[in-house]
Amino acid sequence: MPKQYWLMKSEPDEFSIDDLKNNKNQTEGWEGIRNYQARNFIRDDMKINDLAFFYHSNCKQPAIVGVMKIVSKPYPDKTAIDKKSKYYDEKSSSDNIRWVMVDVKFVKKFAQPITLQELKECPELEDFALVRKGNRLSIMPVTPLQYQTIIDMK
DNA sequence: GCCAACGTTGGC
DNA sequence: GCCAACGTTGGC
Repeated sequence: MPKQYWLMKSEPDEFSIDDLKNNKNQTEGWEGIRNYQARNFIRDDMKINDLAFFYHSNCKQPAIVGVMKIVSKPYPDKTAIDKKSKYYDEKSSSDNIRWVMVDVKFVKKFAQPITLQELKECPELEDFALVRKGNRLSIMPVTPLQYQTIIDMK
């Protein structure tokens, strides 16, 4: 199985690439995914050693800010049954957690972020889900060609 | 802060 | 199973 590529969104006010970089072991459990399409990507397709772009969303400068690596298999997201968590899901229970997560590890932070505007201006990326209008998917696949195109934009 | 786009919920 | 109402996402 060749390596796969992803893009994962996070609001930098909540969790930024610097937070990941400064974490113990530069690793974090990517919890709180509450969208079925995104969950299914994690559950069914994500593999250890896949690479993922770290995307800052809902902020002053939406942009791809770096790269991380998937370092665990999918496992149940226990914040779904933690009543104190903002990700608590009343329809999940300890024997039926509806949501999964993976651990990610920091790989690198770009010296210059690749902004959403730049991505939109790139003709090779017009089919990329991120730049399409109304896209709200928080985890999406990136093709090898798209990955290389984006890496080469720096 | 606004609002378009989208996902989810629930009555029927 | 339809679809209106509602909540959320996320760019601007």
